Amino acid sequence: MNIGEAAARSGVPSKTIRYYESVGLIPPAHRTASGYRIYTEADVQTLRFVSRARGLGFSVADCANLLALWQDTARASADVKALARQQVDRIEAKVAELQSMKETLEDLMERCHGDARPDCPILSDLAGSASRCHVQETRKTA
Amino acid sequence: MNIGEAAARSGVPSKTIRYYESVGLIPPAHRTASGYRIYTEADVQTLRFVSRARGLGFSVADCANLLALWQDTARASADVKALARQQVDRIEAKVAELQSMKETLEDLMERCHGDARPDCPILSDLAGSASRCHVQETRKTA
DNA sequence: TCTTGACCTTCCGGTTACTAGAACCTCCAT
DNA sequence: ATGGAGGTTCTAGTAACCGGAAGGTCAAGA
Repeated sequence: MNIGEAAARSGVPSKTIRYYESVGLIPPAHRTASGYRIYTEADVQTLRFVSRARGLGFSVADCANLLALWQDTARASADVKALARQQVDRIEAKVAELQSMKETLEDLMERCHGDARPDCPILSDLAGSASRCHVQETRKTA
Repeated sequence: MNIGEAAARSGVPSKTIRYYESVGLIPPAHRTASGYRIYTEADVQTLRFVSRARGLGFSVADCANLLALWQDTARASADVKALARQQVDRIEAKVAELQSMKETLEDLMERCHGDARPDCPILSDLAGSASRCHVQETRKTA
């Protein structure tokens, strides 16, 4: 099948398939005499695998590792689990950061009239009125 | 003061200050005869403002809006609050997406031995063993 | 005065994971 | 034969910077 059909079957856009090939996430596709890429059902499975992994937030680099483990029938499930744990950790860190931002914003919003008047605790806080600051220095850690 | 001192005082790296200027977030700095940028204490305040807003996850574009509101003494606090609310919404959406990924990953991890054996439900799931799928299609919405 | 070193300047490239579009080629059906 | 859909490569743009190169500037010490 050509790239369009592989895209339709896998849910991964043609452009993205070419991109994955270009960065080495998937091996170069075979070609017809005229240069068209050709894919097998197995290739489509691989694309679906990648698509699901990406959907869980794994980076393309992680996907490459996961693919390698998937294709290595002698893998240790511990290695897979370790990648998953790393990913959970990254997600948790990100969530914590976002929650912290959200709390700060909600605090500020609560104290803001939100009407036609110009005085606004949100701006005051951003300007450094040194009231409370939940977040502060969360940026570099992100 | 020169850019280095402004950076030290504001906590915004020199590179970033130049970047903010280049994208129009802050106005072009005045220059010495030899071309060095010069900053006032007020400029440092502006940089701190931007830094705090960025720390709450506002985009650079949003920061420009916030700055404009800050400098407009006739603003309506409602306008500021609206931006904050938007930001909270964006954060909540992102958090929901991440939580969903996390749940899926944790479910899979729970079912994975995580030892030397090769069989691994995480890989099986990614390969499409069609067990449960919490996330699915969360990607485009992100 | 000269030099050294720290600091400044601009500009280019890399980061992540794609997407849009241009210019051109190929395939199939009418 | 031709038209249109779909393939090919390549470049550039997205967000928000960071790193580094090449070269100019400034203040202090010898």
